[in-house]
Amino acid sequence: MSATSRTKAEVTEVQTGVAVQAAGSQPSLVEHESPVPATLGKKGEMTRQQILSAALNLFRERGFDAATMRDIAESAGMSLGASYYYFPSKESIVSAYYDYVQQEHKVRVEREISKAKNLRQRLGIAFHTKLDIIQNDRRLLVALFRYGGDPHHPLSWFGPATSRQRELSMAVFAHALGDQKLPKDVRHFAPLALWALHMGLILYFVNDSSDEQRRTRRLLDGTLDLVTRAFDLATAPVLQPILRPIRKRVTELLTDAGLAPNPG
Amino acid sequence: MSATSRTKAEVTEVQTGVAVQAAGSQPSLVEHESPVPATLGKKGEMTRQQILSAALNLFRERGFDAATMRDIAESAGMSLGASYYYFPSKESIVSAYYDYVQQEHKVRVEREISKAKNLRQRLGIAFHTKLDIIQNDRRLLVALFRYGGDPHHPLSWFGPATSRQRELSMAVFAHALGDQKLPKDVRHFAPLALWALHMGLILYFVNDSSDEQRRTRRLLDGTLDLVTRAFDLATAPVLQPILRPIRKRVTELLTDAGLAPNPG
DNA sequence: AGCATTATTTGAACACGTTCAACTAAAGGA
DNA sequence: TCCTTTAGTTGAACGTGTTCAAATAATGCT
Repeated sequence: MSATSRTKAEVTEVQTGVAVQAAGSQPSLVEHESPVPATLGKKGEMTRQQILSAALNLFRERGFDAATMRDIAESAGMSLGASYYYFPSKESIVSAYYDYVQQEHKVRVEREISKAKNLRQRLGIAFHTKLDIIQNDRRLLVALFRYGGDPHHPLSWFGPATSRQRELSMAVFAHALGDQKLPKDVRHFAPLALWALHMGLILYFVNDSSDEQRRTRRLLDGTLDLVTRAFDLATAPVLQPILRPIRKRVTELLTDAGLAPNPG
Repeated sequence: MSATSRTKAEVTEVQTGVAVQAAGSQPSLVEHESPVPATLGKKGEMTRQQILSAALNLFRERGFDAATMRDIAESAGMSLGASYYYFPSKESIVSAYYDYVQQEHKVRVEREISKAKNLRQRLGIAFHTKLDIIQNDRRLLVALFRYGGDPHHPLSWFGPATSRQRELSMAVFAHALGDQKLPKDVRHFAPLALWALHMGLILYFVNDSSDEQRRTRRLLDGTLDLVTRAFDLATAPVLQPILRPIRKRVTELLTDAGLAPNPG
């Protein structure tokens, strides 16, 4: 019990896909429940950026593991201990990078989405833009997947520290869905499903050594074709007698499993 | 570059779901490419078991991270360095445990499967048995998920060190499918799909804090109902005009992505 | 200006997983 | 029995992420 002394927020483990903090605790704006003062002065913010920038460069050069905190601190022009004043852990640097990715994703999709003429193209923009942003950063994304399966780790996929990111990401996909006519339950779960798909795709992406990860792009395009077709089938009247009870059962299952997105 | 100095087997990264070693290199029987002598004497094997047993107890008590190699060595009655004579790394202990899990899974499923009267029950046995085996070991399973996303780690989900386990597991699911009448392409991909499903389920299982993980069991049963129904639909003649082209496209996609299982 | 408080920085330390040269014990052959 | 080879063990060391009491710098108050 050395590394993880985070403040316990009493989170029921798998209760909700979008993890909930216990009643009474405010949803904090502070990143990663860090011991760092919530507000950093202008100078402090610059130092933070310096560390972030130095770290990302080193991560890209050598990979997440080979770039040590001592390297990062030196490259940012400070002592090892000082860097921990700005980031509570090495992974939290990657997490801060991923915050940027999310924001950039949102901005770019909102800017580009109007060019799309149909659902297929909107989904294409949503997914490809994400890959565009992280294209050169495969070597540091491994850190995001590392602790996903560990329910007691602050960066768990199910944990509260990542719920904000998850919700932001799902919002982008919901936006990409637009006003597409869809059954209510499908519409409700689609952002979560698309988010899960995009996580799987990033996992493939990280492992893809093909030239500029073209293989991932092909897989993505093919998958989106199928997804679009599936959305079409989901609304085809002929299939409703078959599909409706299935959808109902799926909804029940996911809800009981606590995987249903929060209302709103 | 301290911990991971493993012999590079020149593995093309995402080429094949079941990762292939480069031509010329023999598929080694030695576990985890360890520096340990391939054959351990009778006494050596006992020492190994002692370490494994001590480690598992500590993992279950305190969790994977909190149980240190020093604790394990001491609990097994030897010096720290000695334990590294039998296991090349801490994770490799968990990996050895997982080898046992696989074997036990195979044995139990082969023993129980004849009691099943239909596909649904066969799948139920295959999945529930797996959960039965790992029921008390959620705290150490996190180690299995930790390095899944890292293509350069020996325990990567896509790496060669885990391919044997993956194939064994898929074989169990293939066995559970039995002689069920299925379209050829469905039959080809079904074991992989079931394996992936079971991995996702274990991930949920590890995070499930409900009493005796009943929530996971419910989710599993509901999912298997749907899977069985899906298999039925896959063979329904009426739907073939719709489903066949979709299946064809999916097969192409997965094959191009290198995710198709090896023939055989 | 002087003081008190807060923000930042430092360097040493800790516990961890892992490595390794040196050591001891065992086995096998003459 | 003695020597050689192999099997097994040791304890110290390394580099890592992280912590922390103490030191310093900046800020704000009167």
